Amino acid sequence: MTVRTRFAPSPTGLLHIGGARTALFNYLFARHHGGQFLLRIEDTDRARSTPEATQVILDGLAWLGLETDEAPLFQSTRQARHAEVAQQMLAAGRAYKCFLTAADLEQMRAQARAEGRGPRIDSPWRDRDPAEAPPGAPFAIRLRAPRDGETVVDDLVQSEVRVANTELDDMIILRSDGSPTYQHAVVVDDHDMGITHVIRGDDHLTNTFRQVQIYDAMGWEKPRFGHVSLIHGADGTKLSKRHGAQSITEFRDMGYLPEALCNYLLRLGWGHGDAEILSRAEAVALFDIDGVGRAASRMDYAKLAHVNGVWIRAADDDRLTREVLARLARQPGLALGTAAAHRIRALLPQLKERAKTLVELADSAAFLAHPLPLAMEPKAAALLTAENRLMLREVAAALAASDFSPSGLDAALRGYAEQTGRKLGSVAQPLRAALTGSTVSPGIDAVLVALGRDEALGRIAAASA
RNA sequence: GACCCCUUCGUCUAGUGGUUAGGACACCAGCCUUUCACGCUGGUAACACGGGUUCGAGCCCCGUAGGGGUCGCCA
Repeated sequence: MTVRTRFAPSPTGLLHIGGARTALFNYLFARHHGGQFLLRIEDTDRARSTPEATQVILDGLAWLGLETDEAPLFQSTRQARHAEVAQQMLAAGRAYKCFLTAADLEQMRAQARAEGRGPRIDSPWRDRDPAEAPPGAPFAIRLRAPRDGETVVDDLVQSEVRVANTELDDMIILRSDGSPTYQHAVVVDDHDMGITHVIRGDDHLTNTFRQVQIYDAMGWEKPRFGHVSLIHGADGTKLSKRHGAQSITEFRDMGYLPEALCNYLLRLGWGHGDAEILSRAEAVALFDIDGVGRAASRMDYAKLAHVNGVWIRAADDDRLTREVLARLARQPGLALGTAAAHRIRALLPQLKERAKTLVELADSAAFLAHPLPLAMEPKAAALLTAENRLMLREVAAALAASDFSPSGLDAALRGYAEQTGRKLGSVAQPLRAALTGSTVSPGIDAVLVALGRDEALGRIAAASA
């Protein structure tokens, strides 16, 4: 049996972090077992589904590198099939026409509430002859659910879960307008798509009981289910717009690398010994459903930042340079020519050691593209005292005499410090201020090399004038 | 409210009857050092609570508490 999994979001909102993890787990599970990963867009709610949300899902999955093995299936295209199956169940006596109106239902629920009962609906039409209904009256189709016994789900994550059938009422599978309900459409589509493993959020666990009843009514083989616990916000409460970054595209904008986000998400709810940093290939090799935990987990942005830093350091320098240039291009006041691009590329190996996000990386590289005169941070400006400006003119002379190689510059700097009886730091910090406008940067030798002789000496001259 | 699920350091987790309860992030201290990072070394810190079962329980059972989810002709 070939494993086939699917990710089935509804395009009524954004692709958030929980959905991304669900997609990742489905992808990894399928790949690990040599199977296929599919996408189904659950757009049956025409009123709330938007093409924009569909695009966000597609873009988000592509960015995360979760490619599917078949073209996405749009659930709205399958209405006829959903109705067909409902009719089959009707014909087989596993479902019945219910002529209760919305008003009837509301009244029944109100009464149940008043009597302190649950909102369970027991339709009288389960046992009534449809011929008794007014001719032409609209009806919904309800599942004729078993009244005795219990429904059991042997969940891959939560283990065996069972509920008494008396707790489950006869749910509607086809609305009076002929459209399928979610529970019904999901089952029909998963069956027709040949889905073998349904890995989804914990919020669907109790839905599964109802879905299992549909599989049984049709005599269909059931897929295995695996319900993954939800992700909560950093404060432990349910994820919501209040937690800031909701959409996966926002994480991209905040400067996270897709491989880092995947790595972080993988470790949120899944563990394998002491493994922490995992490439996609390693994740595919190691991931399995038995490593998924049962408890809900919280977003930890500090850890995400750390993981992102690890992946930035491991990332290709040319790729990072492109990312930095793209971000810098949106900032005003920069001289972003080929010279600046070359400087950034030259210093990138040092810069990426110090960044946890691409935003930080771009910020730390911006000074390389600043035109003269350099804007000075207050702390940097404070270092450029009259005395230090005098010193910088001497330092410039010493540097100019060097070959401008890292070792040559280092030797020139140390030599100057030694000759003048200064500590290296008292020379380097004012120099750093003159070169970068900041008190923080990569090693001063690397900065000098990246800037190049002319630009470096020009900056020192401008700052020490 | 009913039903279902969950509960190991602050956070993510390892642990499947006998462990000094391990790792990672964060935090603290130190080293490295030309700033900031990176890196390295060390440290603080957890089995929700109460009963069982057992020679022995983080691991098994039952309660309690807390958290979450579901109860639509939404998905």
